[in-house]
Amino acid sequence: MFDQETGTGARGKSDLRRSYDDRLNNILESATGLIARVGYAKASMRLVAKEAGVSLAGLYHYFDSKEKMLFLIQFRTFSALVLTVQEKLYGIADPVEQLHVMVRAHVAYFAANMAALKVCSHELESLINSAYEETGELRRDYYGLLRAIVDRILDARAPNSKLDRYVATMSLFGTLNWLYRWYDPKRGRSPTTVSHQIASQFLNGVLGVDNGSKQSLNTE
Amino acid sequence: MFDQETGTGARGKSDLRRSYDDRLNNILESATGLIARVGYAKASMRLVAKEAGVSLAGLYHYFDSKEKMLFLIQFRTFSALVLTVQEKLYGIADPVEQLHVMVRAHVAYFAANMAALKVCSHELESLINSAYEETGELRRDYYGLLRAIVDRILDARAPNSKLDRYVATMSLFGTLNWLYRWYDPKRGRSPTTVSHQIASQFLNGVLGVDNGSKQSLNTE
DNA sequence: GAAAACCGAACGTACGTCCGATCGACAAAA
DNA sequence: TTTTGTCGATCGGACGTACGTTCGGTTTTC
Repeated sequence: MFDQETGTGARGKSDLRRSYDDRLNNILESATGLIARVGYAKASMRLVAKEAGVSLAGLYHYFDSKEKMLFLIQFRTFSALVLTVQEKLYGIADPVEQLHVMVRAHVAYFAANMAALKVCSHELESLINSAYEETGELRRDYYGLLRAIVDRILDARAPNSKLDRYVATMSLFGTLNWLYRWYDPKRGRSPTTVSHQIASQFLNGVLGVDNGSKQSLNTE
Repeated sequence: MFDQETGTGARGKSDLRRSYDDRLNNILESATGLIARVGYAKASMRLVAKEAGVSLAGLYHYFDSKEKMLFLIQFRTFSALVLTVQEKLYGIADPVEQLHVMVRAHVAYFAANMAALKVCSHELESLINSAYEETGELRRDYYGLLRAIVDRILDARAPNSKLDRYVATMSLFGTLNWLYRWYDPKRGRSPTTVSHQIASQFLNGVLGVDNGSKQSLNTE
């Protein structure tokens, strides 16, 4: 079940493939925007069809159910996000810089794909059973990336900290996944500025925290 | 429009009123649990009726549409949250302690009302137009509470900070509103522990941050 | 001319809401 | 004390609509 093409595999006979893929991407993009705007449940296939300029029946040439459409959107978005972050992380050794890079990459990806990331953040539970678990793998990968960075930072700079690293990691995820509710890069704040502040706050937060090995509120 | 009783006004003729209110609370509680579990769109009135032990038509004796039902849930939950926080804040002068108190109150309220807060966090946009704006007033109140605390903290302890206070406040809201995705107080971590770490991280985050007036990463 | 892309129209279902009737408690009238 | 009347609470059943999906056929592409 749920073995429909996800678009991440390479494939030959490129000419026919090209136009099919282009059209699919096109439709998925329209659907993504619509779902981000009105929510998955209220984004009827009829509306998706209208938005994409296809007939209702024509949609089913590209995926065989509404849920698989959502799955495709989430799977592709999440795969691309994980990939982008991994690429940007490549070759960076300092864990503190890794954190900055990962947060910056996430915020930048959000700024460039607001609708898609909103759908990923907000419509997680609209996927049921097998589809939910399949994207869950990617989410765990993403969590693992951030958690590993947090571990390296704390091991290196606050090894005796009593800080709960799961809580710390999740608190940052909360900040990042909530972006879609308030942050609009078109309204003044640049992604770089915002990501820098988020990463800095987090770093000082976990390093300066009252964790048993020291105490630091050196303000005045 | 949307002037249906919200349950916050006092009222006489208590005996008849009592049983009506009790039943309403009962139904709303069932509905809240169901919506938290399956989402607003998939929580059909038929399911709500079954869950609450009422007939489908009987539901409409207590609210005149599905949306008003959701509005009641959100309005009551949010009102109670704002009230609780304001009460706990009363008489506390030190802004740093105010922050701890507010975060602790929020997490405690979440732990005691997980379904209701999930519905408030997740189904915000399921309310349209007038209803959305009416709860928006409460959300702005709540933002104002936290923002004022952040302002007092920064004015007192880092007045020259270049920190974007809106971003700082929203990053904390993100952490708090994302709780429903991962935090289960029944699984080990106490609300006190979690809220303490969240508040401490945030405090050290905004006070220790590289903001032009100082720099502090005093770890080894 | 085969295969892929696309479509109009329909099917069955599930939804939110409403109508008319019944039930039950309780107070005024007998 | 019984009867009657009122009104809130509750219900079965229906109405109209919108949904996801499918079928059979047409158009387009190479």
